Amino acid sequence: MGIAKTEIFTEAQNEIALFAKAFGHPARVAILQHLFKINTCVCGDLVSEIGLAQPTISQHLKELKQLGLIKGNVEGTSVCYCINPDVWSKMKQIMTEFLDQDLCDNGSCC
Amino acid sequence: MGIAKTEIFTEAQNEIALFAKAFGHPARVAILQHLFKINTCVCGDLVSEIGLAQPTISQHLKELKQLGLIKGNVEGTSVCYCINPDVWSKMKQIMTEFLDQDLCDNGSCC
DNA sequence: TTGTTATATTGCAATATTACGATTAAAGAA
DNA sequence: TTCTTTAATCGTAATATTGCAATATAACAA
Repeated sequence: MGIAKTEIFTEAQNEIALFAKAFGHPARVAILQHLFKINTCVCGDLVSEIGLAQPTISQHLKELKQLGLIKGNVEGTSVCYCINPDVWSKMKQIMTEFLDQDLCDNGSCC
Repeated sequence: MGIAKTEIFTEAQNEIALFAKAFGHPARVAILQHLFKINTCVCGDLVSEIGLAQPTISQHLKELKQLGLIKGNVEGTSVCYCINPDVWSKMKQIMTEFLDQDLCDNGSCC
């Protein structure tokens, strides 16, 4: 198929998967890390910073923007991107809750 | 292409992406959550718990196992799966470090 | 042995993702 | 206006992912 059966899962499960998918490509990881480092936004030097073609970077930025993790600001002919702190912290909470699950640790077979 | 250019990214970036990809599908999220809940491992009732066909669940389990996030234990005709706490906490540390990045917050354009 | 049960593997169809060349669009400079 | 720069979009090729029916495998029961 290639298409996930999202109907059979909870909203929460689908949301975790959606955010996780955003980090599921090293280019998007690199973009986000760079945006955190160069906090005063950043324009298209992401293209030279990361070694991918301009349309490719643009596509990755679009995905991150659609999720709300980053914002884009037009400045003349260039566009400034930056982390959207509100969505980032909401996402962080959701992911952390998932990662922090505890094994009740009362013996097991493995 | 469909193939990520992993060579141009750091090991750390690729590792984050690999783990994130594991959570990038709601079925795998559901499997992991269930394994945490039913801590005393779990066999193939994952198939009935989650609403996907047996081969599909088996395939998702294989991916999680390859990453080391879960372990499988053969018990007669059935197989018991459970979280691998060591790999899980290593992964948690890596992901948390990524999620905990801070904006240096000295003004920006967005 | 034969049957049964539980899981893995194979093969394949449908769809998604990644990447980039070519092109377009929009802003500013000359 | 025309040229340049920057970024988005289009189109497309290569590959990956998801899902399942069919089949194989392995352990046990009868």
